[in-house]
Amino acid sequence: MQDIKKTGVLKGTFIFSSLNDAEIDELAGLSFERTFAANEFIFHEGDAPDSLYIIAQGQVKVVKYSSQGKEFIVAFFSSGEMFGEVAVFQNRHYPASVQTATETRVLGIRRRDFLSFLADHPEISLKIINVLSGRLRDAQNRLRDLAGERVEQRLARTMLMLSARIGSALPFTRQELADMSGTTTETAIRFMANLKERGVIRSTRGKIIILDEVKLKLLSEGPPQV
Amino acid sequence: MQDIKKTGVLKGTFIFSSLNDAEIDELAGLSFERTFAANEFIFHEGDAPDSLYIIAQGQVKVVKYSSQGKEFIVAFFSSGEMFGEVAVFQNRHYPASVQTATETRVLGIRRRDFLSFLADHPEISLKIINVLSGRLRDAQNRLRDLAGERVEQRLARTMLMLSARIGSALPFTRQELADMSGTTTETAIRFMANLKERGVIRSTRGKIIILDEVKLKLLSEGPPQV
DNA sequence: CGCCTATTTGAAAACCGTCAAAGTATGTGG
DNA sequence: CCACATACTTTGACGGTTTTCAAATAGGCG
Repeated sequence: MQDIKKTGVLKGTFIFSSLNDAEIDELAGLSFERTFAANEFIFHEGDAPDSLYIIAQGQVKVVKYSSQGKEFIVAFFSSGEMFGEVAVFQNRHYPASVQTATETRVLGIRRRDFLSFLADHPEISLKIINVLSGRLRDAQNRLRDLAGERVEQRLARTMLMLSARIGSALPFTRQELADMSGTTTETAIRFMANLKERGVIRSTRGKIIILDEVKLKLLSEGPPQV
Repeated sequence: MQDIKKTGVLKGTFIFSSLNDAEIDELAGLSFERTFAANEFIFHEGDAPDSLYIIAQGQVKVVKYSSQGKEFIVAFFSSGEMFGEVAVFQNRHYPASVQTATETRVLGIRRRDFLSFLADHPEISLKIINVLSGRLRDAQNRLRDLAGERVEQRLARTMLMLSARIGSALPFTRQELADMSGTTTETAIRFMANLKERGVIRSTRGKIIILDEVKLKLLSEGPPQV
């Protein structure tokens, strides 16, 4: 019964969707299941690279902390997405911590098991290269934003990036948005209040709904060139 | 004669060093050679993903521009390193521009040629996954720094990262250092003047030499916790 | 020697973070 | 069902870090 569920989860991922039933079964056999409550840590930055994980249900945030303890959200992942893979492939400690946002069920696959599976299924490598390429592209865009854009543009871009992935209803608090954009809660609030006045967004506690994506896009481009 | 050189270049890369002579020859046959003067662009952000490149000789910088035209240096690469691969694997436009820093000779491999070579040599995929993982790790560290650290720490960390890769003599101007750290030339100069006074670095025009890496590391950790 | 680029310095101001305090949803336990 | 705790949101004032602008100096290459 559990195995049936596992195979369904694996089939639903971008990376493994191309495998046939026998291969999915094999992979499911290698995996183990774990469940976490909301706000639990699945692993911490610096831990040994034991396993990589695939989200069966729920959401997690990937976080790093500055030298002063300020949190920065590197990424948000939900069902069907993989995390912890960078550490596994390089056999080095995890580069970030992963914390659940809601109650979350994950499939874990141990490092050695996954690497040997990968050796037998080279087409999966190409999928992984694709996923990593996309993440690198995102990371470089965010680097450029953090280095060169003002807070307003960064916040607008963060919201646009999120809405492109999960739709116009963003289930995030202002603090989370700030932690993704490299600013503070207060600054995020001030900016959001501004957007609300102008009818660009609507919001309730812990949720932001984008009403006018066009205006938001204009804002993300910066002030009209002088 | 040219082909001999090509094979030597390919053998000298992390990614292809494990191939045997016949395989190297095959790959060399697929590649083409191009030479650029200093400060020429090899491709621009947004160009179609024609080829990926390997540096035979010279150095390049990977740059992106903010909405206000400010330059941000995503990475520096030198002999034996690969660039343009993200676009090739995803078959999407290049995510950044690449400009030579010195006179540079590169080997290019066309997208289709490389993908078919990769299909026949799955072990290379694992190497590429390793390279991409490392770059992702770096990018995430820099994101955390840009989001959470002060300019002084960012500059110190940039210098430490560079010195770990290329040694304690850094062939960069203050402007380049600023463009890697997400700050301005003037701010970088002020900080460097400070470091010079304290004997942490020595510098001539366009070059910085780290004298006291321990002090620099302390600085990169931020002010002593109060 | 002259030009171009890199480095330097100073002053003013903008942006944004910090601190403090209060109001407002949401859920929990009694 | 209400009271309370908790977390999220809001607002204001202040100040510091960093950018911006301007102008001058100095190093290296042709």
